[in-house]
Amino acid sequence: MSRDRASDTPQPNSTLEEIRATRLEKVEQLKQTGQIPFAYRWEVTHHAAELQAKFADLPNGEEAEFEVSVAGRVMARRVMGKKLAFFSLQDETGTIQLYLDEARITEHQSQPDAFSHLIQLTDVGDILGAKGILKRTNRGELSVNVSEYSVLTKSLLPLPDKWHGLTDVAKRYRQRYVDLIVNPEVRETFRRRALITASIRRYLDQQGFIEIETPVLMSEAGGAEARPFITYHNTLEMDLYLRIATELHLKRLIVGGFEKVFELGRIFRNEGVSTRHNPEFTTIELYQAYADYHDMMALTETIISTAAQEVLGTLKISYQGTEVDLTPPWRRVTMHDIVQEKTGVDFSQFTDLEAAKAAAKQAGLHDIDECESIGKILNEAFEQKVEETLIQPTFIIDYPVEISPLAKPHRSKPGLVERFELFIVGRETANSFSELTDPIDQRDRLEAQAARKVAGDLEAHNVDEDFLTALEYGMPPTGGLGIGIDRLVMLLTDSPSIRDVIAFPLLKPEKSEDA
RNA sequence: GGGUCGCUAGCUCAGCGGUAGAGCACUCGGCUUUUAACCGAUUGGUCCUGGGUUCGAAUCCCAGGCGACCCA
Repeated sequence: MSRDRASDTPQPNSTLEEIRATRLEKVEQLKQTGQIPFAYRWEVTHHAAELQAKFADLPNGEEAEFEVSVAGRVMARRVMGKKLAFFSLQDETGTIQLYLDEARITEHQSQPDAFSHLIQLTDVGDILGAKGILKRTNRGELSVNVSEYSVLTKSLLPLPDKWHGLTDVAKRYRQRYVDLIVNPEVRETFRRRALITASIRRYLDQQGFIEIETPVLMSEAGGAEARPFITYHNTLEMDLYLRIATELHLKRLIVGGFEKVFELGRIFRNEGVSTRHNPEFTTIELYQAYADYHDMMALTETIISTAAQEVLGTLKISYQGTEVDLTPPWRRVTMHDIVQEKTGVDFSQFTDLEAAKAAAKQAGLHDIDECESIGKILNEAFEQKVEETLIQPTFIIDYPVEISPLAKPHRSKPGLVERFELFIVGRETANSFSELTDPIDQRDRLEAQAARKVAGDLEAHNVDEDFLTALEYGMPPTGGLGIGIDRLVMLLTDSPSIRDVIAFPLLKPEKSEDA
């Protein structure tokens, strides 16, 4: 092998550029030895975790006459001289050691200097394929006693510190691929996320729900109160909005005769970013004809507890040190009752707005003056005094009509609607109503909202006339349910930030040079 | 939107007004049972950016960037 650079005086080799240059040189040297530094394929017969489980009983110092072919990324190299080395190889399932004995490799591999090439031309971070038989070393590490190897991909950039890993949160999110390489628990979080959504889809499929994809691009946002993102269609020469909810389209499908529909997908809200908010996030909305919000409560309990049981194997979970028991049934309490419980004020007794405001201020609530209805005051009281106290799963039921424009009036309580929200560890996790099916009432409420848009409310939207037309054809009584998937995944993966459960969260771009 | 804190080598961090440091990684040498391998020797810096104060600034001040946390 050519060693043009070899000399007694070491070359500078510590900056990122220098390390990269050194590795590019190794790429060329690999080519010169007849190897392909960016290979095409490798036949993988086994994964690390599978082998660790299958050969758990192999005694120290013994070999199993069992040929395997593995592949993965080199996470550590321990070279014992010119005759022996140990590499740690990480694949998707875990880690297995490569036992690299010069004599064995020389015996099997065609190139005469295969071992020294391996030592001199590979680095931590490279992706290798290796074939050999299984062996447990004297120190008890299950290893592949390698007879043949191949560099599958030469890595040009150094990995973060092998012991401390990557801890800079911004860098973890910006370079999630590095985060995933060096922090295995991050892979586990996203694996669980996939299991959770798969569990939900499987259960709903079993119950006869079908998933239908509805538009992301809409000429008018609706179905929730939130600022939308605006984009532009060139040939149609029109502004389009990214959806803020899937509600209005899914209800059209109920009108059309589907009785159980859902969509699990991304929605977009033009709001701030925090540990609990990402501008694009995932919800599931489902609609069931002939059902009401009581049915939806039962369904919510089942969906969430089934996912927890299937993914975690238990309903007693720990979130950031707090014990949470997801065993159904969950507490159900009306908004009026829980507010009275926490503030001592029974807002259901008020008919006069000013008297209600006075009582609210008496109870220590702030930002009450802007409230234009008793219902808004009740909601403020709830948000300020109750929400964060709802640690165990709790259905808050029967909301004021003023804050629930798409819910059906309560069958027995004037001024309220048949709605619930589910709270777990103080966070809104689900939202559901007996859906409003009266097109006249619905028009009144949407027009009131449109008036607020005209008055400058950026979270209000114009009337969706086509949706009202659909309702006029007749929508069966329907229960609707929305669950925040990101928050559910946070709960079930014990993740403190929504950014921990979104693979590529929105970040401000790093400052560019020519800014 | 407001407040607090952070940003120093590829990574993890120390230094807090007087020559820019450590560990790991990298490079070189040694080593046939290691696993944060070990031993030895090198190398590596826009101290986030831009101003200011000062004889002198990574350090103090101002503005900006990015992020974290808390509050709204």
